[in-house]
Amino acid sequence: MDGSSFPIARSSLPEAAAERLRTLIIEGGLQPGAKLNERELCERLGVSRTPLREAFRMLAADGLLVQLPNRGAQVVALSPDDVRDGFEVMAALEGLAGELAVTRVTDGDIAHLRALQVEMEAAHARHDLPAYYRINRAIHDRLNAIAGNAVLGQTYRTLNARLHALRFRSNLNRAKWDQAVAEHRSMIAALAARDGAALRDLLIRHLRAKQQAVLASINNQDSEILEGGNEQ
Amino acid sequence: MDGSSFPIARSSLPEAAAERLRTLIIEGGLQPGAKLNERELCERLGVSRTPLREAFRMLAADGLLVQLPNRGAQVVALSPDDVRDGFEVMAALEGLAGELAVTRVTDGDIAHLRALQVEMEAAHARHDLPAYYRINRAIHDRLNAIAGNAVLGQTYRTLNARLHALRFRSNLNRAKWDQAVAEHRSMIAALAARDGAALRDLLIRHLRAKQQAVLASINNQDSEILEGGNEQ
DNA sequence: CTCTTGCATTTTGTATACAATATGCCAAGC
DNA sequence: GCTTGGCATATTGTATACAAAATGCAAGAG
Repeated sequence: MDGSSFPIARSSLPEAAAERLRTLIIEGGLQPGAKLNERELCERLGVSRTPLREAFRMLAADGLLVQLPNRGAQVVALSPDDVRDGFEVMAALEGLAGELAVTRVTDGDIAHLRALQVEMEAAHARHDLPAYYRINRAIHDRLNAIAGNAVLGQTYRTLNARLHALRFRSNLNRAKWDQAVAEHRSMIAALAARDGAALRDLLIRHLRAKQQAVLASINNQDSEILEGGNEQ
Repeated sequence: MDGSSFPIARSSLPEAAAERLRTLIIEGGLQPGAKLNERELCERLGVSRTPLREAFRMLAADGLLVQLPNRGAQVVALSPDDVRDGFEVMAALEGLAGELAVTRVTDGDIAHLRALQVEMEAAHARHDLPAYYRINRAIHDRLNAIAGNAVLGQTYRTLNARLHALRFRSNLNRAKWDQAVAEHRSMIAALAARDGAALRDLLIRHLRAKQQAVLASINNQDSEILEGGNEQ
């Protein structure tokens, strides 16, 4: 959002602490709902309470923590409604990213995305779910970068972090997985054809499908666990 | 985002300070780009540096401040690109709000909005620009509330605050004003007809028009000043 | 046996002291 | 005259001490 401020702010202590905490929350080192004891975290992170509390404020603003006055901070525990709402907004953001990307995409971008798509199909073929998730994320991030909208990028990343904090294991069965890969293929085709409306529709439907899968996996705790991990 | 946590967190000192600063920034008491001296602000707000610095972190996360390590905080100064990007995201968010509102709106909501529309047309008729802006904002806020998506609401409010920090005076001439009022009439009609796609289109076009007006007024500083104020 | 009430302990909130870094000025050199 | 180096000052960054609030436990009343 700050345009191109060049004095490349090297990380301050509160920022470093926030980054560390962010990773802990997203990767599961800190469970949803967990109460954060300031003194204990100070020791673990090797910082004193003042920078730690500033980190708390940053993460609270990102929606990863909730702070109750005089009762400290705890890791956010999203309700099913929050998940529904979050994915709805994500879908709208990705849809916008698609529309914008069409107006700015270069042939080089498309070549890059096609390479990622090949990798993704390979991962799909060999049933490599972690690789699939990694490439999936890379493709969506790339699309956002192509969109070239800094505000969108930041909003997207923040919300994405919040949803990742769920550490949900979507019950991704074979049929859904096949469909997701096919959808990605269509997306790249729409992008190459510079068809913004089609790409938007595909992205929104793609996100809605993910939303449904995640909501289902929240409601049925008996969802099949495919991999142990912090992937959605 | 926190669901329905009821211990209605009464404001802590850092939160109160942040709220006060937020108002100062949005209403213009602190100009874009202004450097914030911690000690001076401590005196003005009657708090010590620790809570003030936590407030800084909150506002920085909202994008109202930028913090440079060892060089303090300053009020954000948005570039034209930031404005363009911000309104693009706002348009997408409002479009989503429209789509969602259609699925949840009640007859009472519509009656309420129609009453606001009558007020707006009256303000328009008597050339009362401040009242128009106030009612305009009330209508958009109401629509977001009807949408019933907490994540959307928070994202919308945060981005809105950032854009308001511009304190731009859009060069709203008669023709544009007439059109904006007419667009609002169409929006309410689309909502009453439960036509989500139409409402979405209207909202996005509405926001794009505002975006163009604001960008134009940024580029031409000779834009006609209509009112002294912190309204967009 | 359960509920209340008060105290001890823990934890959070704020202020302040000290350390590190940046800023501005002045003088000396090129 | 312009630049450069170094010092004094101002400002930010961090740690810690103290204050306030919440929590947990135990003892006593009902």
